[in-house]
Amino acid sequence: MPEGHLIHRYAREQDAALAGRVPALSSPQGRFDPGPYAGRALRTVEAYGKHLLYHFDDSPTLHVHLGMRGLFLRHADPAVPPRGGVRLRLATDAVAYDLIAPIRCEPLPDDGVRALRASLGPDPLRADADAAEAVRRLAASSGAVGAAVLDQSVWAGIGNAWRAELLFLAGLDPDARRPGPEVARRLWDLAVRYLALGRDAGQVVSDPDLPDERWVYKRETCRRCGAPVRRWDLGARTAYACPVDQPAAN
DNA sequence: CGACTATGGGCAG
DNA sequence: TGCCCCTAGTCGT
Repeated sequence: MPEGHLIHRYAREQDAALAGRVPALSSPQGRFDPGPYAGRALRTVEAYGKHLLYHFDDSPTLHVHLGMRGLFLRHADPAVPPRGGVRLRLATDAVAYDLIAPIRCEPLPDDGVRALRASLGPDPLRADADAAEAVRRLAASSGAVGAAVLDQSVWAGIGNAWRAELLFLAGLDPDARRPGPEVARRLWDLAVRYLALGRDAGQVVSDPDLPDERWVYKRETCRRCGAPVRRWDLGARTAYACPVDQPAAN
């Protein structure tokens, strides 16, 4: 499920497989017009937060956002016919990627790309992420820290599962407000470290020793102390937190 | 096999 | 606020 770590994983894999080539684009579903990309070389596949940007020579950037349900299927045999409903197939003679149920799949002119970048906060998985700016933005947020980290204009790429697990690792109550620079920096460093683990593993990893386990996300009890996990609505998503390990600041 | 849920997010209304 | 996106894993019947 597509939070930032999986978007970066897709970008890395597809960049390795497709960049520098002339992939064939098609839309079996018919809801995407591949015409502008016919015969165009793909320069790079870039991830920014939860967004994917496919940069082509002499064509608008292709913007993909998976939303909650979108996914890619990879076919080692590009001759395999796509299932119904494939919005976009990117294929070479060696591999095909089928995009299903994205919330966005569209050409994006340069000014749209600039606007998109400007709308996003630092992405902990990008090499060009500015940690000081990330700290500033989080510390400047006025609401609950648990809402701020889901705000893509504060930090880009964090979703609900990462929110739950990162705030647990930081010992931070999601309802806490106005985190200071030290707290914000600690949380950022956790995000940088753990999202990279998640990208490499292909799943949320919040305990490297037990990568399939979670501390509080979707759990009934805290995996560390056994206390009942508190769950409530925060930032239009269900928040999960341990009342013991993430005590309320007041 | 149907119901339910969910790791996003934009837009209509 | 509700709805959509040709989803998928899980659970109950």
